Amino acid sequence: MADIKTSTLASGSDRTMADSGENLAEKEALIQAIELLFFAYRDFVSDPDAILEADGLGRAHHRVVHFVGRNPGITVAELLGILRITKQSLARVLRELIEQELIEQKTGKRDRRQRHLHLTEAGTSLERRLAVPQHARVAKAIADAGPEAAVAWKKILLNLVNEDERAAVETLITNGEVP
Amino acid sequence: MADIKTSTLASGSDRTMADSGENLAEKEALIQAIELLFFAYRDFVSDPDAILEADGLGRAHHRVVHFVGRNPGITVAELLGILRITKQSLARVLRELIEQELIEQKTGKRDRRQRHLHLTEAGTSLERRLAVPQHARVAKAIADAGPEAAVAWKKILLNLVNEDERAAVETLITNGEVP
DNA sequence: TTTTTATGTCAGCCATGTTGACGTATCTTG
DNA sequence: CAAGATACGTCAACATGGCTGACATAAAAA
Repeated sequence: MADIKTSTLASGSDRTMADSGENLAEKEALIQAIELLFFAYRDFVSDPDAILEADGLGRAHHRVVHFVGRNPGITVAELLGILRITKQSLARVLRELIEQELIEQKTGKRDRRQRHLHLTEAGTSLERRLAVPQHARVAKAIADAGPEAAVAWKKILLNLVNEDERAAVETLITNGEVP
Repeated sequence: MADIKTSTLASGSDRTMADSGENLAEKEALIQAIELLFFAYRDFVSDPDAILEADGLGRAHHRVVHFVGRNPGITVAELLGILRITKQSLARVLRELIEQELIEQKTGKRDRRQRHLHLTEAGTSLERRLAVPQHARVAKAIADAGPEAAVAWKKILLNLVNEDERAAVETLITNGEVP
């Protein structure tokens, strides 16, 4: 009899009760995963944040410098698509970066309305300085978790992205064209 | 001669040159992981954000409601330790939540200076509404990546946390006392 | 009794997001 | 070619959620 009860609980069939023990444990694990994501993300951005503060810049500038560095010649519209902020928000950040000669704009040859963005030398150097500690943190986190872990980790991260945007994110990060 | 050069590059030994092919591939993988974390986190918070907006609340309120719900009776000082914001920032958010009767304070019995925070019924209901889509997203992301993936995922996330705080984070998320 | 601690509060500043309106150059299309 | 659509920029006003500094109160601890 005890066997029947146990196997019923474990099998997951015939679940009319509010919560089985299994469900509770799953939910608990889920909450832990969510809280971990919160704490991990916080520390993940903390290294660049500290560097940026010394330069009088913010997280927003980091994001722009990162994606421009990674996609040289990206247009303003494409960058807006990645960052998902309004052009007015981007304009402010971009203006500061251009004033400080960290980013430069080149008028498009095929379409002269477009502005293609590039890092200057100083911009490249800033990008590197921001990347170093962040890369170190992530590389160590992955390495310490074992080599197979990286694959699973990426799979879950991609699954967290809205389903209809996963393909675009994938081509973007693999450095295909900006979708 | 060509062989010597190639094997030197591939073996990773004697690395006086700037970058080997292996290093480049690793770095590329690292950047992808970092960008994925950015996109994943953005969508991860988007569901609650949409709900909160309708209630005239923000992300900051969500965090408070979450951690109070998860740690009933938590004190203000403990909550500050988790959120890592100033008491003035927390006070503003907390005041609104108390005014809207989503959170209530109870004076400590052992130490009457302390305020122990609890969700009201309305607060609990809000917490659930915010949690539902977020739980669904994460649960599906993990499930679709295979059952072993969850372990790797948590391991890496914990490794991303500052080393000297990992123990505290672990006891916190496993619902031991608030460290 | 004095000092420290837990909490609250006022006032002002900053970074980064938002909406709405408008302007200009350039490409595209009827 | 003229008209409309597109890419980008800009001004103004506002919201959110951080921050610092200063000060207040009640209660615990020394």
